Amino acid sequence: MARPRTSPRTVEHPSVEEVSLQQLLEALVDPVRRAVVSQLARARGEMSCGTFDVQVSRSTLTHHFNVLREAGVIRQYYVGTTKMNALRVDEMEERFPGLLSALVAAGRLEADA
Amino acid sequence: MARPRTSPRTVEHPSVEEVSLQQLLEALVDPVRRAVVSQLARARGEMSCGTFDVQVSRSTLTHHFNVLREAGVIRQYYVGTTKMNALRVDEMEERFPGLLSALVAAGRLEADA
DNA sequence: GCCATCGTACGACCCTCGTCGAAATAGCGG
DNA sequence: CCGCTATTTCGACGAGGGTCGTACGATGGC
Repeated sequence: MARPRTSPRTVEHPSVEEVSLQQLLEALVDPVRRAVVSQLARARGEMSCGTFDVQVSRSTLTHHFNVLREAGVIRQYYVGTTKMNALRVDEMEERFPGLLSALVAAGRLEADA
Repeated sequence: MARPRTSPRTVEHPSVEEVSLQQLLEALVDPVRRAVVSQLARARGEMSCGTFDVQVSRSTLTHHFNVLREAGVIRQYYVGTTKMNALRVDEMEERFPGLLSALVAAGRLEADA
């Protein structure tokens, strides 16, 4: 093979130390972005951008992914033309202990109710 | 007609069950409101409206208190002309376990850093 | 009664942010 | 080389919300 799938397109991620609580909350206050996080948490792995169940246009979704990435919530990387997304759960847990998990749990609580 | 008494000004509070996660996050995404919550948490009791250390006008502060109250975060009651504020910690803990405490802890983490 | 104090109501301003569509870019498969 | 698909960029628009000043209301002290 030796066909390097390595993407020329790279994505910039902040260190979790650089993200502020303000940034994190601004990212998670949007219902669409919380839906993304929720679906990622349920998937327990990565999902490509196109596989999310949200009611917004593609360009809007791109915007939401950018916000989540800049807030340190998700990690993204390209696989061919598709972009994969994964929660940075462990890192966020280290940065703001219990916060992301409590938020995901709260969202789940409401969804079940 | 039997008029309701005018002397004790009463304040309406939602039940924590009525509060949505969306409402809670919208309330806590504002830095001024988080400062209020933070100072209340540190005080471990009630504080009158005028004793908070925030950089906004009185009318703006009133608005922030309303948002926090409607989100179920604080309980308010009048004592003479002053209005007291207290965190509804136990109730919020029951509604969204771990969330408020993780947020307060996160804010403290950042403040110390 | 009168006034100082504390909080509220209202209206206005402004600016951020979520939203979209259309056009552009990047890799994949033939 | 040519589409095809997935995602991005850009500009524009509109709603919402944080802010303030000012006018008003309620309370307690004198």
